[in-house]
Amino acid sequence: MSQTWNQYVVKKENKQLVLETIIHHAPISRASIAKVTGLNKGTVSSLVNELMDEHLINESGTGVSSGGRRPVMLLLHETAGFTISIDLGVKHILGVLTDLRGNIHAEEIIAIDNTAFDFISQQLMNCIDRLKQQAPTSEYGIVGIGVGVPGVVTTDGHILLAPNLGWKRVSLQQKLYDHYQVPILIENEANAGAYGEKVFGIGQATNQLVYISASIGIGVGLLLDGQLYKGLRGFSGELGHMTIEKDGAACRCGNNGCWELYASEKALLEKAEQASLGTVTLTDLVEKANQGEDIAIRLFKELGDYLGVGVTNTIHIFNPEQVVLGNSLIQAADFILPAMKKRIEKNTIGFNKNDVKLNVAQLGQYSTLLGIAAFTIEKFFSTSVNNMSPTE
Amino acid sequence: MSQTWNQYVVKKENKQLVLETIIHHAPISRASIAKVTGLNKGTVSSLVNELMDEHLINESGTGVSSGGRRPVMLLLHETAGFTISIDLGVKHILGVLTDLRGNIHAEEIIAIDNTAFDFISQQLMNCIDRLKQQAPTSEYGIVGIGVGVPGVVTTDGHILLAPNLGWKRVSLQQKLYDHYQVPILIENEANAGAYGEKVFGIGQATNQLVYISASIGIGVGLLLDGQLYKGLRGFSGELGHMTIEKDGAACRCGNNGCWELYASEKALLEKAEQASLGTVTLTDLVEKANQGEDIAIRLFKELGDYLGVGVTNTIHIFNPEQVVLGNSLIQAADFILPAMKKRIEKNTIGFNKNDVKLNVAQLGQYSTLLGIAAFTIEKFFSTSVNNMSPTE
DNA sequence: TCAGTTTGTCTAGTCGATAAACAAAGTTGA
DNA sequence: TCAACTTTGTTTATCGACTAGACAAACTGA
Repeated sequence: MSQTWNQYVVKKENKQLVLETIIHHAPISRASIAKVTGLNKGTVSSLVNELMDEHLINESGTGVSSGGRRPVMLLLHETAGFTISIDLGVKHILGVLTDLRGNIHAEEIIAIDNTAFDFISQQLMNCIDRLKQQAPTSEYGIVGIGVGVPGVVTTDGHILLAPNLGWKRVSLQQKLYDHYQVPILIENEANAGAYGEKVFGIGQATNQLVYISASIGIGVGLLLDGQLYKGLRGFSGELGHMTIEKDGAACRCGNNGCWELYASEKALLEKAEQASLGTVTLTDLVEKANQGEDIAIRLFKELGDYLGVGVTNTIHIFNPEQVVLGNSLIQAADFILPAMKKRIEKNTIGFNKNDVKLNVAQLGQYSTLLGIAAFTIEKFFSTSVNNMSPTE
Repeated sequence: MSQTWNQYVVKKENKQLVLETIIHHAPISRASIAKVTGLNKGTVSSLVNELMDEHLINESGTGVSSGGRRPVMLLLHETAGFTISIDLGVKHILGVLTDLRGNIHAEEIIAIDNTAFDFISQQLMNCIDRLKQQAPTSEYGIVGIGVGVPGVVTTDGHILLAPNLGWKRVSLQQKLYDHYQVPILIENEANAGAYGEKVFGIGQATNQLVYISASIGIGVGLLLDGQLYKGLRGFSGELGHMTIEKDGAACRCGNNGCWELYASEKALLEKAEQASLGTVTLTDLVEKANQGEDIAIRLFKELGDYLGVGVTNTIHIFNPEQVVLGNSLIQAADFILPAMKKRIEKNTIGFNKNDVKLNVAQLGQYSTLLGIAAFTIEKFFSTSVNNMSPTE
């Protein structure tokens, strides 16, 4: 059955609109909301009163008069509930407790050396428990838990494959729901990163945003026409396995000449080893480059060039407004970006190049975490506003 | 000002829903519409009556009873208006007159040998005039004119660049509107092709469809989450200029190793010339291949392999449900497809490969035309249903 | 001090959807 | 054949969300 429209839908949509307006324009008066949204003053008043009854917003004193009665300013009641958001990396679990505005209230990090599913999920739950304990008491408590995963996640939240963790077809969502009984969200880390930068980071005014998560491999989060694009089953954004050298080196994915064979952290470290720098970490290499070591600088330059080739492709494919580079490789942004920009400048078609901005993730290592938090918050607001049935 | 919701919007949306239900399920009764949409019987009745008053639908006698009163069946009144849709090729102008269901009532083709804008637009208007004369009298007459263009079209309908026509920054839309005073739509031919296959062709049940328009160059139309994706300014889908050979041959676009340097009709004919087949056309090559000529067969096979590389990339990027190959190269589909499928089969990641179907455009040379018609029809219905202001 | 302005609430009215009653037109089975 | 049941489509009363406009409260500025 298709979506039909009636007065209840109208109310729900308008209430959501009022809430979003308060979030994005806070502090704001009832009168200003009416002006911004186009809704009638009376409508706004009644919707605002409902939102206050539900403790989602608060009045915060009066604002300055503009020649008449002073307005009563409204604010999101940001501590009415909290989210727990986790970034599941290959070497660590990073978790935060955020309020409904995405402010971080607590943080936990656990280094991991064993990626077995049972071990990790135990550590994950320890991490969640510790964050939960730190949550202040609030009207809604923990409104949801979300996890960003470096792997293939279906649209319904199953993890099909996380190659760098060695996971195949695991159902983390069910496990967490059974234990915590709150909404659980599992999302690919690049998708979450894209959304994080859109909601809280550098992409807030952008509706066409490509987020390049460059780490051990390359994943891409696509924000198209303001919405996350996931593809038929959630497998989109595998741009790491886009061929940029036909019949190039074989990738373990089965394809040849994949972008991430040339432009990822893994590729960088392998090249470093071949260049007789031995077994080094990314942090080591950044340090060497900082000390002016030529080989390290050259390696970053080559990496930037290869990154630029793929980014040029994404610009031709998506005509985005913004390309955001995120995840671990941004540590070396100073050494990577010049070569990357040079390649893009030289190779991108003029029309597509003119409007696009290339940026480094503003939220740094928190892009994914805050994207996860944004998903959870949005879901909470949407069900919260929606919880009135026609029979009430 | 953002979209607000009120009873008028509700009515408009529901009326649109009823109309779409009639179009897609015709012939259908009022009672069935209520069941399919979830709307109340009375609501459906009143909306249907309005649509009949507006001559958009008709009753078409009674259907068979299922144990009670016989239903009155409803149909789209498909000849209440007509569209004129043009496919502007490099060698020809192909135009059709369609009714509101996309049935072709008349067709005109003009061969062209001069691509100067003034000359072409004159020919175009001749073509439109001839089609207009053939339109039967109808309630709404010509509801719109659309043109599919092989080039870069902005979201607001300006043609920025049509390299194979030698056009730069021309305003066809204004010119046609000034002359005909009906809604004019200018769209990239690949976008239109994708939409044509979605609405009338092989992609009718598909919401994630990639349409590869393979002709002199390669353009791609992207139907993502059921909607055409155009990018920030309308420049998306330039997958013809996706690098598949880093530092490969220089393309006139400024990039290197572009897909269309290897997998387009132009590339094919150049290779044929190098292979001492002389100056041949695509049709010549197909004939040679049909006659079993080895060189022609080999050239098509190589082309298919290169097409497969790019298609593999699109599958990794978009996780589509369907990839549709369209435009002139489908003449040679029998010779191209096996190598293309082989490459895709070998190189695509399992998850992404499992669900995707590879098809040839069902509408053949009419994909673009019918996509243009679909845009025009949709626009007409949407304004037609919408034309009641709150003050009425 | 008073006219004018701005904010926010309240009331009456409009309009579209819904549920339920109803009329019309069929089928089915004894 | 005919009564009971079904299905279709219309009509009517009611509900509820938004709107316009009146109104009160609160403030500015001359």
